[in-house]
Amino acid sequence: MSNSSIVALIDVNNFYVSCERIFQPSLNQHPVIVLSNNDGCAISRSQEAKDLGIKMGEPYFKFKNLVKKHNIKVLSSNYTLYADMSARVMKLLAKFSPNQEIYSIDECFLNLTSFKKRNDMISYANEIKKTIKLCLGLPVCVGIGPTKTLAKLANHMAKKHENFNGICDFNSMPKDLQNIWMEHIDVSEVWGIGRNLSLKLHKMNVNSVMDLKKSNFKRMREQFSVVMERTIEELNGYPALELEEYFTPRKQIISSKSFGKSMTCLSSLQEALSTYIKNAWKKLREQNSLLQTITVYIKTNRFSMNTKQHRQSIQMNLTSPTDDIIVINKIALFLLGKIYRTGYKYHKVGIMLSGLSQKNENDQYDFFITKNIKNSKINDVYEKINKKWTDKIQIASAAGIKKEWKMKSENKSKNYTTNWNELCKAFAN
DNA sequence: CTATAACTCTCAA
DNA sequence: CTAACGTTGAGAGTTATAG
Repeated sequence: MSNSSIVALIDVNNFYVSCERIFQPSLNQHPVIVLSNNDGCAISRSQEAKDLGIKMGEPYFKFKNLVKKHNIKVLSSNYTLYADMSARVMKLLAKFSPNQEIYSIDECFLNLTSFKKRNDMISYANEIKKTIKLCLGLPVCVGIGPTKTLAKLANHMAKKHENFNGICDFNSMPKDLQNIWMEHIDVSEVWGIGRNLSLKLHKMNVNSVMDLKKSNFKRMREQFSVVMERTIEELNGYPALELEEYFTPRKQIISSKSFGKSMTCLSSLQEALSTYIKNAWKKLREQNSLLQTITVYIKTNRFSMNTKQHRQSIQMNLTSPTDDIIVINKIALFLLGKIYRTGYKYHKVGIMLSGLSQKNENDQYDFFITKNIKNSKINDVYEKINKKWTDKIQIASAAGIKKEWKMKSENKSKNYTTNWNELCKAFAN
């Protein structure tokens, strides 16, 4: 018992909506939602909006009448703002433990084992909560347990039940009380148990968290997978998942977006693809990687019942790794041409870079990759200019004037934290 | 046959 | 008026393929 670890999961409540509310306090008592790209689906909802019955991921057009009826504030997503706020949150949280795993844009794990002698984790969690509220104006919940999965579950409880006051600690909760909670929470709330798995579990009469916790993990492993086995171990307080503290380069990089409206002509698709290639390439350079495989795919709108469907992807393996945007661009556009068919209303195009490896100046093969020194210089210059004056120059094929494919984003807030001009504009009137 | 590549499915935020 | 439904990443398991 004494050597068991203490893991906390800190998660910002309704993150995107909460970010918007900082800069528009008038939204505070109001039902608010933030939409996904293209103003497609609800991806963040204030408590008031949840209470009105708007579901996570629900398409906008399906609840437009509710929006009108209750005067719900609808915002397009502003990822620049959220990313910046996220960085601030994580920086603050890092002060509370030397061991932090940033798990997603709005949540992180902290290992608090070394603070065990404080013996009052709840008050420590309260400090965390107060700090984030005071410094950034964001509400968070803290869940604590002996494993990551239990910390997640505790966080869920802290969010759902007001009497926890935003903090739930399994470690300090009597065993019989823990059991009661687990018997009353549906198994689908467990981290890693998604739609399909919970359906299967329910069929086997494994309904509550407790049912899963008590189940025979060996049999469950046979019927499901090693992931399920780990989940069960974690529910029982035996850590099966490590805290992943260190930066690891992505193993694949995807850039892909749905269009504002569907398109049939190849040149528009090429234009869009070139822009996505540039996004992917930027990420590739940021993590100092080289790629070996390029995948391009196109899709028609799968929800559109009356149009002919076409979905296809195509892949090419390069003979040697590269990070040359001119090469990537050339190949990707060539691949697009291969799979493109006339007469289809395309809705999405995307690129995936995979087979990534880290660039190493000393590697022999580096000599062969950069045999085109001119290209390599062009890449560097291109990168520098675009960093200095955000995206002022472009590869010709991306420089479309029409940008027909551009996303819909009808009600985006200003970049309050990263752009002085926008900040001034936002509060000018 | 095995080892690996390629592809599919699932989950998460 | 109509039609309108996100993106990115990871990992495990399965199937196809090369040698």
